[in-house]
Amino acid sequence: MPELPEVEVTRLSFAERITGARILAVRLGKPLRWPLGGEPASLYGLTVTAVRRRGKYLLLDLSSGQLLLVHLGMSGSLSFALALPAAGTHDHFDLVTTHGTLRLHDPRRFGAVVLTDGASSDRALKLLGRLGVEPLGDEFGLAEFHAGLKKRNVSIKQVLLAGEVVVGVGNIYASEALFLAGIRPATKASRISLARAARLREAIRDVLARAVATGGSTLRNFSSADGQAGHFQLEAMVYGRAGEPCRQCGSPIRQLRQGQRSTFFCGVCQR
DNA sequence: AAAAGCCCCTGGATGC
DNA sequence: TGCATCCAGGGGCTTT
Repeated sequence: MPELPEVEVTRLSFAERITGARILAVRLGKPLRWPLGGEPASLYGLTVTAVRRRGKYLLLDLSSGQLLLVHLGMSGSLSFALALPAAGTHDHFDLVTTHGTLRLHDPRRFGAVVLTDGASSDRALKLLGRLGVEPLGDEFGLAEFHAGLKKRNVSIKQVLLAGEVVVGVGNIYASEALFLAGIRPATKASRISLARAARLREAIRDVLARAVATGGSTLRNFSSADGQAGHFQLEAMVYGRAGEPCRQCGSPIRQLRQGQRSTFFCGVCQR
């Protein structure tokens, strides 16, 4: 479910409210992708000092200097409230604090909650160390982006998904951004010209920023930690529309598979 | 070193 | 209705 916009909307929905809260208890459900990596009870009494985001990871800074990483995987979502219902079968992590309980609901359990000894710890570096640049920040420069693409001998779609050049672009927004930029997904990343890289960079920023602004839309059923549903204001131009007419030129949207993932594009608008 | 494939898991949609 | 099959928004790990 969640790409950068959904993770960011989730972060915004509870970051302020949980900041300054003291951890009272931790409840674990079924195993997630990785073990927590520490004793739950060791968190008791610590304060959540900030909630940040890096790529699709949420980072909860703790007063001990530790970093609690939360990843939503494919099907994860967070809720945060003073009183939550009894944990259901797919509620696999509760962080009970003085300001409310943060709960991870994740049917497929590709998500994770990992306790690390700070940003420079081995565990944090292993998970975050290879991540590319943040697409919505000032550091997402054209020259660096183009240089990053030049080094890769795979399709541009797969480079975007890998997250080593730029983070946060998942399977939906990769297709959408490439449509906006007029670039075929199968184009080798190394063959993208500077001018086209510039268009793609703008397209990525545009589609992600709009999705954040509309509360994580495009998606079937995304809702943030305060229960607000996405507004569906951004209609997908190509994603999930195989065989349907292109909204721009009317020709049928095409679908292909790249690295076990579906890609959608318009063969006329994208060259 | 980079690229390709595998795999974790559950649920919903589709087809017979 | 029941059952099998396919597909799903992620990404680390292993193999080539």
